[in-house]
Amino acid sequence: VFLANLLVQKYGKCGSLRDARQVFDEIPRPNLFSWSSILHAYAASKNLGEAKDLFDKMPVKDLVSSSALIKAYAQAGHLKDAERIFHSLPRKDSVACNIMIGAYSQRGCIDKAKGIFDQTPSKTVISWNNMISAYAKSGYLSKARGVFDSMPEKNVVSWNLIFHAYAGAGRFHEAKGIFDSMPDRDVVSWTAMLGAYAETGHILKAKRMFDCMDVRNTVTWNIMFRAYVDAGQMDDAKSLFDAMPERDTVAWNTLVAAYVQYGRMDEACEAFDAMEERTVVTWTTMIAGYGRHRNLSEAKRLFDRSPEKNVVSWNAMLQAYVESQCFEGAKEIFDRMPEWDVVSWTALVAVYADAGHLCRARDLFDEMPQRN
RNA sequence: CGCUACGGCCUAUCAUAGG
Repeated sequence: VFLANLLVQKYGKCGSLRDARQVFDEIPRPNLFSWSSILHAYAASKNLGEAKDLFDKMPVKDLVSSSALIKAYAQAGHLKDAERIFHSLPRKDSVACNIMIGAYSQRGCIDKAKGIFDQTPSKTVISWNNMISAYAKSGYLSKARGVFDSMPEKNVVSWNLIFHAYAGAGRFHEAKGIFDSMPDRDVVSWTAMLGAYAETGHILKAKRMFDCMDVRNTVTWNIMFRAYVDAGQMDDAKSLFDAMPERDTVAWNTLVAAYVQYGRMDEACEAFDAMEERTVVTWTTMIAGYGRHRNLSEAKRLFDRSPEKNVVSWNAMLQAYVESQCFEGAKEIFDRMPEWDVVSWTALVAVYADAGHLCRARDLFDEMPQRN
């Protein structure tokens, strides 16, 4: 059984859900490990419905499988369902609590996150790390720092988190100081420091750091690539892209976005066509690119062809109509969207405001569910 | 209750309006 479980996990990790499921179905007497492995595979692939069905079919549900489902709900933004399962747990361990802390902090519910943290039994370094991350995400830098300073033990992730909190807040020098005083650094630490140099326009320092790193991963390469793009050094960027040992979709998406940004739509297309795997980000980049260049028909064609849509891609399509002054089309898209965020609403308010329909703009503004 | 092979949690990079 445990060999089969290993197979299920391996297939799950590389996204071959079908194979994972087949192996699972052939296990005569699946144990808890088998169940949570297949459940985790579904949850990780955002197959929420299947995950839920499997969970309901489980003869015995333990903390591990429940936590996997809580995580899946939380990632899908179904905070209520996540909470329901969490609260129905007879016993909550630190992992389950950590997942809830992450879920709350993702939505900015910092007080609820803190509440769970305070109730977490036998906290681990990950529990404290989660709180650093929660405070940092909500912009409470000094609170994050307070957690960092008071935690009983730190690991390299703790250091990376506090580094990122300072760097993200624009406190470059303090971040650099933190980097210099790290007891250990891993590839994430180095890459984050590289990213901080890139962010602040220190391309040469970034490149020097890149060259002397002994371990690089795709993120490292992607950040260096992006740094060249942002500096307008497209030739260097392209050489670096070509030199990458492997190119993931983020690398390709960055390349497409770079061409779009510099108005080189034909090359953007070429890169788009050369990709073997595209994500919703890829499609959105192209749609937005055509939108910006007033090529409404191409934008629309890609949008209709795109296999997956989210609120960002809908917004890009909406904006494409706006750019082309096609306000009826924009309104129609807005009405067809399955969900809206502040960006969608703002775009529509701006349409009416620009057209001089101030009353209509004001009405919409009052109707907005959230504002920023 | 603890131990025992396989399962769950934290950090860095990409897209949409405004700023």
